[in-house]
Amino acid sequence: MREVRIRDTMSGELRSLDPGREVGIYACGPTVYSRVHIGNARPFVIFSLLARFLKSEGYETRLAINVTDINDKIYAAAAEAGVGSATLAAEMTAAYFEDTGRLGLGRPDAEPLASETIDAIVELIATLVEDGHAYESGGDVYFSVRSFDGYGKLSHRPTEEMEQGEDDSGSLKRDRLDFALWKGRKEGEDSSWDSPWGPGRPGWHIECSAMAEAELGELPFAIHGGGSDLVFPHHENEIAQSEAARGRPLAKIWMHNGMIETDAAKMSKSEGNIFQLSEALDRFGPEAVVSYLISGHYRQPLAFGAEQLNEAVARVDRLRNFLRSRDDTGQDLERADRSGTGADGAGTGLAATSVAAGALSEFRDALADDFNTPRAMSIAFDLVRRANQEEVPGAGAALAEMLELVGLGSLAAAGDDDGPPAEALELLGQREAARAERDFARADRIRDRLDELGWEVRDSADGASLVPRPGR
RNA sequence: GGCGCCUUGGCGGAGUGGCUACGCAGCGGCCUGCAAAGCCGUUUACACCGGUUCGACUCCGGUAGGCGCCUCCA
Repeated sequence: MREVRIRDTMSGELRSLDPGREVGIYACGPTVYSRVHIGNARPFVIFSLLARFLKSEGYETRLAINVTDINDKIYAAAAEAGVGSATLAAEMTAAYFEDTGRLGLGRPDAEPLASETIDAIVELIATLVEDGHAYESGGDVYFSVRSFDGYGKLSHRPTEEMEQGEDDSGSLKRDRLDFALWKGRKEGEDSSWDSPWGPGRPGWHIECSAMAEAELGELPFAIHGGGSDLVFPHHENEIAQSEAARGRPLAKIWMHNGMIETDAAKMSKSEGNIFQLSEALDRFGPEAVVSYLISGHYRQPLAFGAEQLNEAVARVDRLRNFLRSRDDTGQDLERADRSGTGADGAGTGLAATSVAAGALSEFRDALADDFNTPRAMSIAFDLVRRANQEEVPGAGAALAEMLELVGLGSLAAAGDDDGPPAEALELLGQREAARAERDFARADRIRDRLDELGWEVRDSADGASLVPRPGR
């Protein structure tokens, strides 16, 4: 088990995970008022892979990524579309599950919905009201920001400078800093839940506080994450609510991913410069999308464009080509190492063994160091180049294990898909015959025919073979 | 205006006080019947100006430019 360190937004420092305790991770998922875009996929991928890595290191890990399915935007979008808000939310939630599912990373351990956490939300608000941290006003309930000393400690901004603009009905608030915990039902809203303050619905921030403790248990849990655009006010407000109510910190580490940018501007629905996840998956495939999303450090902004996705496709092809050339990808590394030992005389095996194992170890070290996926991938590519230069026992097994850790394990499983059909194999045999007769014109015609069928011919010292043509 | 972050070779993108990141693209070569795959080489990368240092792309200060949040946003 490695020591895993993560940069904490609140302190700005690297913080180590406690190996003795369960690592609870809560990451803010999307508000489901439209189909998710590439930017929404980034935290899903980062936190899914982080949880996967931690589990592989032996940390007992539980990842919760919520769905916010009650929100002003949902009411607005539903009204515009002429459908019920619950219907729209359910549709978009299903689409979110489908789109992120296609990434091939599995599901988080928990994916709570705000609409299914109402009881816990009401209980949490009631506690805040009882303790004097919140007050009812005209059917709404507001959090009293000045009742909480630590306000602003996450986003590092002085309270005097801020304003909560989310609710512009202003008059109901005692202080402009206050924000809504509960919103009384308003004209035109087609859903509401009962509460001690009358029918209404949760405000934007409270659902995360409630879902996080419901899923991860006693506070503080290890990591709270999400996009950097949530630092203020969303996460600041979560901290205020949870810590005021429970008297304990909400999370030990605050971990934020940078924004995806197009033309150096953040991709966002309001900017209109979005690229939907489903379209990216359609055009470039899940491996390329994942490869793209881990190509930069999670904390930094990441440039987006067709060129970047095409590069990701090329990277993935390189890895796949390499794995196809290996016959040890299905083995575990130790066995692959042993089989390499003594392949050509004693002595050389041991040193060679340490190359693959060493690379895997360095790969894991990079992930343990603030989840540095680009550095990890550079180690993977180093191994690929080296093993293409010379015999490196266990390289295929080591690379397969690396890729599995970052959600690209399917590249090593390529052998599982259907091989070339009989027709293609027949053509390949004909081409070999033509080449033997040095009738290269005919051989090339057959190669073109195979290309049309979607198969690429690769000649090697061991004879010709077929691989699926890229982009097929 | 406030808070925070950033500026690396054609592009994307890591990192370090002194040693080739890595990937993609281009060019040249090797291999190949020709390709593909792969390998090698390649255009002296670190915004600018000062400072600290034996030595800075890496630390400090300033200048210029950019981004994020401060309103819904992953």
